[in-house]
Amino acid sequence: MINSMNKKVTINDIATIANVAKSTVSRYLNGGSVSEHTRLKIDRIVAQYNYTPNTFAQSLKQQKNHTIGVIVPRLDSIAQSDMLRGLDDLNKDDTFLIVNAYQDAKRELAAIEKLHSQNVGGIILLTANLTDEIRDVLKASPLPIVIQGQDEPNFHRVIMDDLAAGKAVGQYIQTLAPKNVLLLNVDTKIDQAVGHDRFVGIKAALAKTPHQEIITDFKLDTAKADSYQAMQTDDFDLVIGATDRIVVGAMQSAFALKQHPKFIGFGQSFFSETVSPNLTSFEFNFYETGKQLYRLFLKVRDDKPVDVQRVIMNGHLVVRESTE
Amino acid sequence: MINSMNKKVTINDIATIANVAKSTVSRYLNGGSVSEHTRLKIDRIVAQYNYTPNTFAQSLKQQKNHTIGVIVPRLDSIAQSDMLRGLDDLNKDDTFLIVNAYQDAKRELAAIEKLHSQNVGGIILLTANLTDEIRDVLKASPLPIVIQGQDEPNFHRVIMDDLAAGKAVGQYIQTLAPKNVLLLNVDTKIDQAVGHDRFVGIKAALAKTPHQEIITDFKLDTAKADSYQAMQTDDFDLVIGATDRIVVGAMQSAFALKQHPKFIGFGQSFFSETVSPNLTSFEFNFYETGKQLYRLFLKVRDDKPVDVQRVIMNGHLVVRESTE
DNA sequence: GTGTAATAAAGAACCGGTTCCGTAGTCACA
DNA sequence: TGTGACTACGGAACCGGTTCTTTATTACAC
Repeated sequence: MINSMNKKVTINDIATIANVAKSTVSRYLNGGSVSEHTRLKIDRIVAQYNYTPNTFAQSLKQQKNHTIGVIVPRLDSIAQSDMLRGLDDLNKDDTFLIVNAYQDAKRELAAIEKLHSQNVGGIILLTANLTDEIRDVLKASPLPIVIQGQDEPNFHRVIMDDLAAGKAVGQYIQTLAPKNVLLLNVDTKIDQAVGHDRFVGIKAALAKTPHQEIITDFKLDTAKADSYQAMQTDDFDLVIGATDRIVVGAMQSAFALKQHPKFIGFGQSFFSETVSPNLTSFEFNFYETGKQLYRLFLKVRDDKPVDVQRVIMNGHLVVRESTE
Repeated sequence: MINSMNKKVTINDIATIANVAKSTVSRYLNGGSVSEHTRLKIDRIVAQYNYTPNTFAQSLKQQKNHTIGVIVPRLDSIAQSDMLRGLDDLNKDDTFLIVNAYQDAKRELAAIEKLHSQNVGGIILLTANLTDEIRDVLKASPLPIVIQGQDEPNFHRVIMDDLAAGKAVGQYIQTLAPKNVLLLNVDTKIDQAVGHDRFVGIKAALAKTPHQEIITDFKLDTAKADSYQAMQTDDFDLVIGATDRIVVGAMQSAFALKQHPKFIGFGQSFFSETVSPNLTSFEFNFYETGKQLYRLFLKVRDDKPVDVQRVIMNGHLVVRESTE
């Protein structure tokens, strides 16, 4: 419940009313030695006035705080929101300060600096790529930091096993025995894990199969335009995209051209089931990834491990209508 | 830039190094009267040590703070993330503490109470429905509060003009001259604005047209199952859903049954363009809504208006493939 | 009955800022 | 030269907590 008074009641008020020193109230709050009698008395008064300690004063005195800055590349993505839910569900005492970087390195850098000036107690960075500048700033930071999204040496991190994912997709491709494959990839400079790692196993599997690779980006419209061009000049019976979103763009191009290849994507279970045909996709468990991120963060913050921590998450291929 | 030292430098350190009183440094920081000479001196030292004031100490002393709690019903929605972007883009001095309520009234209530105990400077509540308990807590709060999503009397709010939206859709329906219409609605107890207001104009337009209304919920799977049942027993040439998500569920049922009615939805431009056929939908500008929310919040916080503020946002119908 | 330890509580210092108050110095004007 | 206004700045108090030190009280053992 919330006090309806306009002025916040402080520890001093409680102490005065209870006729004790404020240090006694503080001990009461933090489990120090307090007699049964005063404990009950303070109990009553605290309940009556709905007293809650001022977190600013606490953080100021204790020189630490329980606000963790979480920088996400975007919010309108199931992957991200699942990770955030994982964080939430494991959380007890911390507060997450979520900052959207809008997939922009400049904003990401600004966010990191702002979080520092806001005296957060640590940072969890979900990111697609780290610029040198960001790397430097993170290295200089005294805060506990964990990252997700890229396999950055020297940083505590949780990563997806994109190599294994590509391998699994590669194996599955062979059961489909395609004649001509279109690969829709992204620039490795934009995202190394996605652009390179995911495609290693796929390209290995396609060694003896005709295929064409084009570099597009993460946006639906770009993927649509780029794939349209490729499909106009060539016929494909299988399209593999670096993300589900990219594949959805390609689907629209294909249908516009009255073509009906098979499709395979990577990523968010969300898209997979809203498009028709439902999309065959290699899926990662981002919810569990969020939990692992939080566990790793706590370990880094509380145990201060000497060597760099690295947690690997894996996923599995879900076959749906688009490859039937 | 961030200081690489492990200990934070304080205003006292700066004052000592600069050989002035800390009150002088404070005045320097806040634009009080400081001579050119000392200004330059402190400038140099602040830059050298990367000093940033401790926000906890500031908030403690100033008895106010620039953290605004934002409670959202869900994060994996374009509407929500667009609103958040609107908030972000207008923001200068504030920090948004985003809390996900996971469309659960209990968590929403808990979030409101937690934000209070964290001493936020105000609350922006995006919500689908207010329980009596939440209403009471909000009324008792001394904080500036604005809400979005429901037309709640007695609260400062930004709302969507769902009545006008339904009217516009109603007019459009008549140009389609449908024979049998399926309406997929939600319980007005779950969402009054969506469940009732959006359908007033639609039902008026269908006064002389055969139609069936079923109550489903906001989830894709539920909508899919509910619409499947209806479509099995009856043939529809137009399906109107309370949200785009609901319509996507219905699309999947229709295609599974080899039916190809026209579809109209409400809401997020996201879905509309990822599904095929692209969805005709009444769209609201959530980005602009976010901006209006923030403006309204500032007005409420800073000007403390006596009478309840109410801002109405409107949108427009976007015709796409699904009604061609 | 006295010495000692344990417990309960008070009091003061401190965290890092902002702000109020007082004062010294400068300048202008009568 | 004296008065008033203004600027620059130092010192102290304060915000609301936590924590360390000190003191009072009680209990227990010898």
